[in-house]
Amino acid sequence: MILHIDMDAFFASIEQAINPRLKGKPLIVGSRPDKMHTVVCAASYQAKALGICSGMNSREAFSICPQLQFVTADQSKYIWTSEQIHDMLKIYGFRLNYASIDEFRMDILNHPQPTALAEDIRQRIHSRFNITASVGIAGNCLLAKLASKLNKPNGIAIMDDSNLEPILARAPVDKLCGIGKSTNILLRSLGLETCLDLYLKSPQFMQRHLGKAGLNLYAGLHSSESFQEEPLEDNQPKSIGHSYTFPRASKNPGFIKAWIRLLSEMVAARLRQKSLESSCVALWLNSPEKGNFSAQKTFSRATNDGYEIYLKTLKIMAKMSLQTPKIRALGVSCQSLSKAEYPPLLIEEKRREDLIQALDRINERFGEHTVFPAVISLSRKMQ
DNA sequence: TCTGGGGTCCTAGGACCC
DNA sequence: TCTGGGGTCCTAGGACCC
Repeated sequence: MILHIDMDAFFASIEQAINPRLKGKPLIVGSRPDKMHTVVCAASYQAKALGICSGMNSREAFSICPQLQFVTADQSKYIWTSEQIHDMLKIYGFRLNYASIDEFRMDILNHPQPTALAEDIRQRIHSRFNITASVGIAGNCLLAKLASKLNKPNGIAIMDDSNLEPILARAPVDKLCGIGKSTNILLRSLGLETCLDLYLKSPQFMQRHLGKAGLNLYAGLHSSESFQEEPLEDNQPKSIGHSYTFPRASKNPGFIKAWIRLLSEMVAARLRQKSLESSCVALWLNSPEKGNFSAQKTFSRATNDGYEIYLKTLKIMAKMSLQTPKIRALGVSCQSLSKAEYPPLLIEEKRREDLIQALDRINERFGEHTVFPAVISLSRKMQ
């Protein structure tokens, strides 16, 4: 038996729990501080009742409800809460995993009273953090996750042999985790509309039409296997990146380069925070004419120096041979991450490292961007 | 449809090695 | 350039998730 625990409107609920003034009001959490040029990261249930949902752009949300409360997302707050919840759930002594920042799964083996256990968990989360959670209970992870959505918010749903097929028959295929827009279109073209339609198909059918993803879905629906527990500390990211969308497309090379430098420095600072370095740098661009395109390059030497990462992205950009250098959005991402453990060999490298460490300490103590490469200031002035 | 920003995993072709 | 076969790594793009 797997319990899937999913926080209700997580970011918005945390903001309401912290600030009583926001309690009971329609509220959205936006990814950027500019409240008219961002999208909804999370909407409180009072906002959802008006038809506002995450993913919607904020301008539209405000046109539905001009009195909407707005808060800028603060990831560190949500990560902290998430870790606290994780620690609290560990006390139950079952195998436990992070599914995402606001979802956890727990293997409760053959616990005699899963519903009572789920209720106890929900109450503890509520009394400690003043936010609500929904819990799904089923024979495997995929079904438990589906179940957690059935009685949202603030509810419990259990799926077992007695009700599995009727529940699946009522759930559209795209409710299933792993089925997005494209797969949904494909499945519907094959005449499959409900999760039950999919559930009754053979593994051969799934592989033929969906490849490996199909086999994974089949296994997810039918297996009763548990999951591997991954301790929080082992949770090393596979990539670290930052991106930015301009208010309008720009073809000013100085401006674009300044932004690439800024994003490179931001990525590098996060690598250093985690004592990581990267040997593969990727640059992603969006232009109105060409849409999304990206390129990446692997380098023999790993680094977490923002300037080096910046120079690498410039090399990548030079190779892209941009016909239309009008850029709407761009992103820098580092992959092939490894622990930074070798001290520099050369004196110049040692001095460079000392400099970077000194800058990191200043920015840590006096706030982000207290000192930064001068060229970055161009990213604010020019368009 | 895009709107923003943070990620993961998969695929298919190419380069390269023995 | 193709001849044969096996394997790894790299790369660009797509799908999906929160």
